[in-house]
Amino acid sequence: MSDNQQTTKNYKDTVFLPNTTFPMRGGLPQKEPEIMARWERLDLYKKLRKERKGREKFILHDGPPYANGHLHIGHALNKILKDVINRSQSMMGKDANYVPGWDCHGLPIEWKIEEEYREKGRDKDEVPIEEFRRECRNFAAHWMNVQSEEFQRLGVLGDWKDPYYTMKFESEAIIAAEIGKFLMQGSLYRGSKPVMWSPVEKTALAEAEVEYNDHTSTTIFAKFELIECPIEALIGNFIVIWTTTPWTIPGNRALAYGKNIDYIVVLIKRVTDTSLALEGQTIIVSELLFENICAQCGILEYKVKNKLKGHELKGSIANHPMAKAGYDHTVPLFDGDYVTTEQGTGFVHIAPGHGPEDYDLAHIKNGIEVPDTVNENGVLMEHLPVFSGLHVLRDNLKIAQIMAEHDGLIGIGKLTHSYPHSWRSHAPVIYRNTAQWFISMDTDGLREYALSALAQTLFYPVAGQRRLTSMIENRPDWCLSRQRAWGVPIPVFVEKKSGKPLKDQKVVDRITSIFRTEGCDAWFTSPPSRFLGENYDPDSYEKVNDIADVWFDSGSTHAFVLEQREDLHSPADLYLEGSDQHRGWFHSSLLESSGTRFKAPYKGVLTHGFVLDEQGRKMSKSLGNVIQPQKIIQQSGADILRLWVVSSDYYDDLRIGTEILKRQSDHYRRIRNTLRYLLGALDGFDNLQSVQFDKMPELEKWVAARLFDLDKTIKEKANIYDFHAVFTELHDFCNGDLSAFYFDIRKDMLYCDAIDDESRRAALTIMDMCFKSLVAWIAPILCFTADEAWFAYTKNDEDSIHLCEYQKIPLGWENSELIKKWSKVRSIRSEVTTALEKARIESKIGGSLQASVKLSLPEEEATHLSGIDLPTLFITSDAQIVISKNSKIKVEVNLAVGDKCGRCWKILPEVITNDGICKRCEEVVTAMV
RNA sequence: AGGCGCGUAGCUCAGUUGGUUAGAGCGCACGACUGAUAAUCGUGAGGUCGGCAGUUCAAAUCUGCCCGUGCCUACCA
Repeated sequence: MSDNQQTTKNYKDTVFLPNTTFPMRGGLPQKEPEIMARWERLDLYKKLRKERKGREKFILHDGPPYANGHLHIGHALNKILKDVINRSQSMMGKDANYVPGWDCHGLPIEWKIEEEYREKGRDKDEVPIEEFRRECRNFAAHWMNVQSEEFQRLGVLGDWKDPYYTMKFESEAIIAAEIGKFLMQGSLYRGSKPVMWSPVEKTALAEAEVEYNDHTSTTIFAKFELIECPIEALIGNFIVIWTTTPWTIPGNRALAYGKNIDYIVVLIKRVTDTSLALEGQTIIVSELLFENICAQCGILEYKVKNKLKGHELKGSIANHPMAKAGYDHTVPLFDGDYVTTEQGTGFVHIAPGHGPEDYDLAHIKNGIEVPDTVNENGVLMEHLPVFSGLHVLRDNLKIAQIMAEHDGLIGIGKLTHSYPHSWRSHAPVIYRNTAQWFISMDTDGLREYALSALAQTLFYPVAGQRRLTSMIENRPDWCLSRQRAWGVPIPVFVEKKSGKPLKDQKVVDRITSIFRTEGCDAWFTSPPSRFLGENYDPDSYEKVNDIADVWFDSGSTHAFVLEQREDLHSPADLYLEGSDQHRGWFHSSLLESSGTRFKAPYKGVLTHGFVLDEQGRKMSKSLGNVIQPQKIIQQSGADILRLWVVSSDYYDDLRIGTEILKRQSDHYRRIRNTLRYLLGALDGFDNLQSVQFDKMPELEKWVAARLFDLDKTIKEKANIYDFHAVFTELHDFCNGDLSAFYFDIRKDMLYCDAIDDESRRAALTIMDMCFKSLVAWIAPILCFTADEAWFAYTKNDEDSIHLCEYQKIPLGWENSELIKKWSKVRSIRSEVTTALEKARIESKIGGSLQASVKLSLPEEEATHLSGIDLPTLFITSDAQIVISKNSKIKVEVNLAVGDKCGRCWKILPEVITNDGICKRCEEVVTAMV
């Protein structure tokens, strides 16, 4: 026994074991920054540009993230996916130039600055606009830098030294010029629209600046006398509405009914002493709500005269409740599909200036003019009869009483309900009709252009096309203006006399060129005469002080990035963002480009889902399930995060959590160890001669055929951005084909055959190709690890795998017959391993080399094994075949006969008479001395 | 509430035009090896394919309803 051990030890030095500097464990959190530093030193991005110069370009245009905070996991997903795509396109030989960008203007940054002011006790309105804008600019610049670092730490390769951003002077100039195009072609127009308005701050508010608190409103039941109706008997009866905002009555221009709602026509017979309802009058209200109305309006006795469905009122016209007091316009009735019978009367009064739905139904759908009734202080305007000077928040009871005096009501009440308030002052807000600038969807055919552009765009996944299309089909005109400070101004002058915007390309050009050198601050700091030039009198023109919707900024990136940079082109090959951007960037970019260039700025659109936690819940601070990418990078490394991206179905929502990340680390180790084994085996291969393909053993040819197929599949999948499939293929190849099969079988040959034996060299030749192929295939995904492995292989500090392309696999390696054959071989092999396991459980054998197998199998199965060395295939010491008539394969396992070779550990009869070593090993060892 | 999606083993995913006992990898359990060793190899156990109903000789796959969930709108007189 001790003899044997000593012998074994002696032979160990004669075995060619794998040897490599590439460690088993990645230590990614430490290693990755080192690799980044090398990329930096090599100037990898520039070097790659030089390397790919003149090649076909692939342009994935970066959707700009908003520069106001650290990255979250969604950013990481987005940028990693972009990087994987860019790197894979580069590996396929294209010049995939990636220019990252940032969105800098807009409300959230304004808020932050305002917040800082509040902390210092300063009033925003007293700060000069240029100072305020300067602080916004500094804020955005700060976060751009932070995010840039964080993105680069993810391994994202791009032009980080010269990115684009919307607040760059040149960008601002071109954004203004783009607005100028809409102005010149006539689709930019001034209209009006109800927006959230705070009478206290005298300013428009964004949706996010509004909070909902309880508020007690005076409610009224107002009556509208029918003067025209398809059911003639109803003329002279009263439609009753209920509202919580009596101040909107002067702005009433229509009524809405629900076409399927059941209404009743009721004669009022007796009422309470205090009731405002009049005995003998006939009202029309919802049948369902009538009881409630009686209670609130003091109706004691009544008679139902008739019943009808809402649609029977189609085409009716009523008088305003204050018709006799000067409100003598007619009030048409429309079908409002949003009318419900949850509360009120089943009729809704429509004031197009004071609610989005009202605006939509009356103005958009039915062309009713929107009246101006409320000024910026929340006071009803001078031109209004009776109500002029009353305040919309304070005087509602007074308004109700006046209406009651004019016999316009049947009841007054009170209601406490959730109501929007200003985030800043906590005062109630109202919807107020405000002048706004719009881009028309239809006057210049914008909708048509956009829709036909969409039809020609490739979507990944295809569902995105329908989603965007239906949005474009249904959307109203683009409201371009914001009553804000931090953004690109709408660079328009309005002629005071005519109220029309000034359309002069020379003025637009002047504005653009000033913005280009000074930024668009100039709009706010320079006298109008500078822009107007000599042909226009500044006193006759009003300068528009609104800024543009920031979606217009980012929607114009194709104009100031893709078209401007020599190293890019438009349209981009791909836009890639989260699925929320159907409403956002995909949408605004499409409209901007369709309006000015009559085509989409992209050939393809890829959307990914949102990142959820391990249970599929959305991440939120309150749930405490937010996972920060920085933390994952610290603990596991960016390559693990990158692996997570490609092992998920990113078209759908993705989940992340501890178990999921643990699985990624498992997958990572498997791929890393495969590379490590290849590197170890290839140690010293550069001193050996490689072997011609046709001289290789069949098993090596099979590996070659697998490489060929894999190469084809990976390129196909990469071209349709299906990296989940790429990853699966790669993992299965490393796992199933190499580690569990090919490597396992070839260990004996690699370790024990003569170092320069032809078969051994053939194996190494193919393993060399495996390594070079694999490392390139994984490079777009595991960008750090691939480069680390590449360095361990080349020992060249000046090189990077990211400068390479995918290995060219010789056409002659394709062999589908061989693939088919070896799939059969492997299923027979699996029968053997199962039988070996059974013998192991019975303690017949331990390692498979202790076994000798005899398999009986039908002739046609046996033919698959012809020419294959069976003990090698099964990793046993002996194996024989017996042809049987039974269609089932039978495997008999016995102990191999002979002694164990001290070097190769096979059990062979020859070892007994050969001094503890087999003949092959003896020859090899002898030759070594 | 509406529009667009999603729901297959503990986890990540395959499942072509409906067609045998629903697949893979990981994890897990058990075992082997100790010459890929904080590795490697083998074997095995895991699923009423979200639920219910229907169409059909046959449904994870088609239809309807419901439940859960995500994105985008709308949350109102």
